[in-house]
Amino acid sequence: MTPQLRPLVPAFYERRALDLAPLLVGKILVVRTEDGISAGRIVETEAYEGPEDLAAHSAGGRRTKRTEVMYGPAGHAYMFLLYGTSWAFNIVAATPDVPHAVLVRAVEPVAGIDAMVTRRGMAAGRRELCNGPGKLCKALGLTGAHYGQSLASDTLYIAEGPPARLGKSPRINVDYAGAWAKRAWRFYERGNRYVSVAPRH
DNA sequence: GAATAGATTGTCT
DNA sequence: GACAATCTATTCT
Repeated sequence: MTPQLRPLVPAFYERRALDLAPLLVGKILVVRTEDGISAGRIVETEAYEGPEDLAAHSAGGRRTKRTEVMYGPAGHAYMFLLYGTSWAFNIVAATPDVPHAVLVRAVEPVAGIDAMVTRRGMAAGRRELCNGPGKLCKALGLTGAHYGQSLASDTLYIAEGPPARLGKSPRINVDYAGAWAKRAWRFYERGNRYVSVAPRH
């Protein structure tokens, strides 16, 4: 199963987050760092659609230094720090001035696993290697330095991958968003053991 | 396996 | 000064 490691065209990302999120499940995320190339197959995503979506950082049209990249063109990386310790990786969707983004919550290790294991400081073969937003960033070497970086770059891109059988559920840890938290805007590959939170189908 | 609490820092009010 | 789209170790059943 050698996937075609060719970046998706920029136009691929120019759709609303709710449409883009399910399409990204099954794709291959490739990151090149000084340690070499690491790649993971995306198995879990969430859609965030500001300004209406109260769970999004761009809720209510909030536009700050942190959310600025979401108001730009699609196909760029939106990185943010969680709880002081974890970075999260998002893909900007839609068109300029429409602050949509897709959060990548989990990937399945595909290549460069040695480098991932080193960065994570744990034994290989553990499903905990990158089954969460912060974990996959650490495993792939993604940090705030990647903020705003284009996915049409040779150090960071997403390529076509084997299709996935999709499931969906409400998003994780956005209880503060009221009715928006109940929407099934989280997408994952059914049966994949690298999905962060086991779906209760 | 499930539940709980502490960690730790950039960004915003 | 408070908070956050989380992670980890610890403490239970």
